[in-house]
Amino acid sequence: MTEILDISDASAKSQFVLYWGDMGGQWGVNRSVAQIHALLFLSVSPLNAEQISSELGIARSNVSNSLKELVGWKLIRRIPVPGDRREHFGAETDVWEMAMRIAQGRKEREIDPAISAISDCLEKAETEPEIHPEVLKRMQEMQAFLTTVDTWYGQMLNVPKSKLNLLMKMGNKVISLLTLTGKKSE
Amino acid sequence: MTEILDISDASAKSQFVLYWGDMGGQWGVNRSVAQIHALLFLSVSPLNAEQISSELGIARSNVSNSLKELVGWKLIRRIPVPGDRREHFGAETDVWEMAMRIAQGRKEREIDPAISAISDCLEKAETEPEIHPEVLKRMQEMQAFLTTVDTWYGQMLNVPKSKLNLLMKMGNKVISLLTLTGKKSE
DNA sequence: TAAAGAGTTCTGTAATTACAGAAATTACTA
DNA sequence: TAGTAATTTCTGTAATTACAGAACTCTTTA
Repeated sequence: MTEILDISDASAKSQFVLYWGDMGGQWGVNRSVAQIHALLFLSVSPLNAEQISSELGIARSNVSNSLKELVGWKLIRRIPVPGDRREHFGAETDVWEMAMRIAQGRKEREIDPAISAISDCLEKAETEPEIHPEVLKRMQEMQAFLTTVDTWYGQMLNVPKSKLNLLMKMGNKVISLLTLTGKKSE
Repeated sequence: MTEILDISDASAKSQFVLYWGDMGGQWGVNRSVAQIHALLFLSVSPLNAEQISSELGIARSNVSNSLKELVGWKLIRRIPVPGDRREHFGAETDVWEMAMRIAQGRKEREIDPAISAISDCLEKAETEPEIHPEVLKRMQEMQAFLTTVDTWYGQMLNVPKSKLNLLMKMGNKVISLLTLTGKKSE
């Protein structure tokens, strides 16, 4: 019924959706996608596209595309509702799981392509006799760094959430623990 | 002299600049900014705005704004060149340091505002007697999660690079080390 | 197998963002 | 302190991206 979220009834829930929506910009997803994600994250039961469309006041086609993107990130999934032929969607509600999915996506979209791009450059650089050694060195350091991060990312993504949680809660205590054995360098 | 990077002379260096430039899109900075950053990262000596402008074929004004943004991220800094009144710029070349600066910026731009936005929502939610308890719970979990990550981030940003490096290189070995004492949950 | 429902893809427009070039400002120099 | 070099800010345009609504396709039901 409501075509657009009414400001006067701005419940905590709709405020969350609105906030999340425009934070999406910072995070690299558009407002529609972020709003839909927020809405589904706070929905107790799965919603169909029509419900999302009317609840948020965004076009049906836009909802369709946005849902596809969110499915691509594995942040939501189709949830069949018995006796209803329309597709319903529900969000992953475990925040750690959510974060891991986003991390996975970012690794694939940001880190992996960077590594392969730099590999190309390095390959080329090594055939250039006139290249300044410092330039070569910097490229190599960047490559080494990205590879380390990539590997680490990959490993962390396979650590059970509970342990990750523990690890983070410990924070920098882990460092002291590590360096009990090691020497006090840097 | 060259107004624009010549494809035929696409050295490894300029290829790097080009790649880095359009990867910038993924990372949330525009092409100009990313290209300038790459150019400075690979420059052995600091460059002035005019050099950057002609080397990359982008407008002087654009260079000026982009430099300001990069300075804001602390990825480059002014480097005075004796006997030259023009401002010269040089990039941070330590890749770990670079990553920490970016992480710092992202924390400030992505995580911190998210936490404060959700705080607002939670505050409001707690005044709503009719709110679904599950909705409240999900908001709280999100808030708790972001706070944990934020704290962890803040701590990691103060860990010396060498130790961070060690930590990452160890990767998931850290987990086993941690859980030697702990119970086998999850 | 027609009709209606649900979902997707296409097409044009609105909004945003990136950018060049001009104008204005600031900092030197003589 | 006039003149010039260097830099920044302003203004309009180009390019990109987000989006609505229409057209289309596929699926189900009668």
